[in-house]
Amino acid sequence: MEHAPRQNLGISAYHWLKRDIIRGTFQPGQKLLMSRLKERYDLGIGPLREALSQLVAERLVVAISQRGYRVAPMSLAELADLYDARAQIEGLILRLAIERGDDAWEADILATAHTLAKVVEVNTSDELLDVWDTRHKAFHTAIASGCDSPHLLQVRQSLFDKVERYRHLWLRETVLSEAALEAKRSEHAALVDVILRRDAERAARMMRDHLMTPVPIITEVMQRQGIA
Amino acid sequence: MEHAPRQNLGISAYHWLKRDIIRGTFQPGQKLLMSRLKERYDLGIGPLREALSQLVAERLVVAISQRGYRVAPMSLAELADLYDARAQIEGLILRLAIERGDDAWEADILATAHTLAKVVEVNTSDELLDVWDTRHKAFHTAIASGCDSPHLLQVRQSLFDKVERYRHLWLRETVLSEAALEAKRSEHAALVDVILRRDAERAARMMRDHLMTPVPIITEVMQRQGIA
DNA sequence: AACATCAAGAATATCGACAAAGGATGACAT
DNA sequence: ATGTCATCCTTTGTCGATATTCTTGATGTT
Repeated sequence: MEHAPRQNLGISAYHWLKRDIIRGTFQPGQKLLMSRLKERYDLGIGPLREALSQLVAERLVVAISQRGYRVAPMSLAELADLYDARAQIEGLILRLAIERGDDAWEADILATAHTLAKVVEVNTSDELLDVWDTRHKAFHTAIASGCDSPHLLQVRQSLFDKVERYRHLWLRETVLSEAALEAKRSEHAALVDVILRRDAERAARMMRDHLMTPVPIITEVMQRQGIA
Repeated sequence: MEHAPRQNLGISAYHWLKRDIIRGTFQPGQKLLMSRLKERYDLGIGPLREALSQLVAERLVVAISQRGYRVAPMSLAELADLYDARAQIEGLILRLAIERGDDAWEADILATAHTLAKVVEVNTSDELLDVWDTRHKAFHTAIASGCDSPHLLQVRQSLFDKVERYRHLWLRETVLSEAALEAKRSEHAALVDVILRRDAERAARMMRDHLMTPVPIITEVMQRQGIA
């Protein structure tokens, strides 16, 4: 049997830390004690520093010389700018995708849209959220991939990583009602329709609006939790 | 007197390494021997790994597990995609800047455009290139900053960092003739003109074209040097 | 004779532990 | 109550052991 390509501990530590920061296990602004991390992940200091350095480059962690590492703070200002930037980038990518996408691209959009729309058999709420979120991501990724530019997709991904902390806040606080789900469903259907009609300008505007809808809700959640 | 905030060795190593990679001191694809780096920068392994991790996150260095680090390879495919992505992003940012920029923004554009246009008193060729390049960057940064979005500007910066290796190739190979300089000057003047007239669509198109002009030249240089 | 395969040795990356330097917190004195 | 000092904790840099990988040379096969 072929061994998994045994990635080194630094990479693993990076993924675990990133996951825990995004899921809110470590609070924004919290100090990341080496001793705590060491016992939590059962690792040496070397791999941890390596992982933290990468997260600093991604702006998920901030480093202060001689004073260690802290989780990057969250703020309403960052929320607003981040979502705005992401909406603009997604709009740009969509415009290019409509310009450049081929038949396989269209087929992929229809396929992922279909599986996303089929999320109705609600079991537990948690499981619903997980499934819905996964398929939602796949749907949007399918749309974006039509732009056919690795670097633009990479930019998109990096913004998405930064957004995920805020999105997570939203997903955890929001119970997706049947009504809300239906509203999203129709938004997505309209989006698919406009995209397949290759109406770039209108599609980009719809995408931007679609992506900005969570902002007021997240703002409210943050103010309630005093993260302001 | 205030002390310089004595940054740790990892940060310093990061800057030195980045500079040497961008300037081509380390060839694309070249293996980065720890022993070589150790003696070159007179540092231990810890800080070096820290710096390399950050460069991996920026995609300027690639890490292969258990097989060390290599300088990220350069290719014609990456050149094309990178410049395309950058041109699209700059176009987007410019459109937003025209929408959102205020009087101070306009003033800053005029100021930096003026200092850039004044680069005529040619001394040594190297010095000319340095001065021109610095002012050129300042000019474009002034334009972009009008979008008023830290995250978009950060995306722009990260793409620029990746582009710099290719740009450096261009700047080193190209002797800026008086004719070429004059051509650039008129392009910039036209750009400023359209921006101040707030013609977003036309300005974005001009900016994209302006940024794509070096691509054929760089392509030729790379083919000649066999980096293809 | 040339090429592929394999094995042994050397080099290198990777990890954990140890020592030094710099801040932060708390107590004590004024 | 405030300023100063001492102690503790944390970060930071280097060193040494271990496991993995690359290279080189020899052997067998075509």
